[in-house]
Amino acid sequence: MENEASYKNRKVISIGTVSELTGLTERQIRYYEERKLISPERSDRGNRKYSFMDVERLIEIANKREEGVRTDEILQELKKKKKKEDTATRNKMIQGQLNARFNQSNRYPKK
Amino acid sequence: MENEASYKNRKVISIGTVSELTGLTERQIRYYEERKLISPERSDRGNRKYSFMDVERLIEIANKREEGVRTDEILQELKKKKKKEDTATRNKMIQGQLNARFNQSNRYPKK
DNA sequence: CGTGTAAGGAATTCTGACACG
DNA sequence: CGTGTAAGGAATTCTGACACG
Repeated sequence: MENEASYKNRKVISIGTVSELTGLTERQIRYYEERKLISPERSDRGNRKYSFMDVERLIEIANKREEGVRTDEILQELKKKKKKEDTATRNKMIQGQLNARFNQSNRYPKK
Repeated sequence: MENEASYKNRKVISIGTVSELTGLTERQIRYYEERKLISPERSDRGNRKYSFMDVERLIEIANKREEGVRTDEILQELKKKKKKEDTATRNKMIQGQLNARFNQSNRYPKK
């Protein structure tokens, strides 16, 4: 359960492959980075490395662009989505703490 | 359930990155291919592309090699493992067919 | 604003081969 | 057998810039 996600987020794909996967030109991919829509990592010598997540996000971006949505609008949408996810994550953590507390108070059950 | 596995098996990582990920030299990685221990795909211009699966297999191979296991022995072990997996897959498919038959004979339940 | 392109350089990858053992 | 290395070439990636609109 921890491992599958790491495949998705590991930044290991170079820009040429991302271009093939998304149908976007390298120019476009670099431009979307400039506009903060994606954040690849860099290899030792400075080559961009992308994750499968990035690839999926780029496909979403490509769809929006085809609909004529501007990059700054797409950025806002992505931020909103991220906010929701963060909230969901926070709620899960709080729930986790509650569960921990509950388990603690039941640490020595009467059986 | 179908999607997570595809990340693991998608051949998208170039040899330089695989080298970083596994600690093996490119020479070693190419040699193991020559010995049929791995089967990368090729991009349009002939560059090798590996999956996360390949990376994990290479790490296994590296461990075996450190123990002094020869590549042909490693190949045999990998074949055995594959045979087991194939058997498991076949059994699952048979089970699937049985279930299908069962559902068919119950297609019009009396309710 | 979003994308194309030519420019020059540096790093990547490929193959076949010789080397050692 | 398994791995290193030098060799030469072709493809990749990078950045900064000019172009169009």
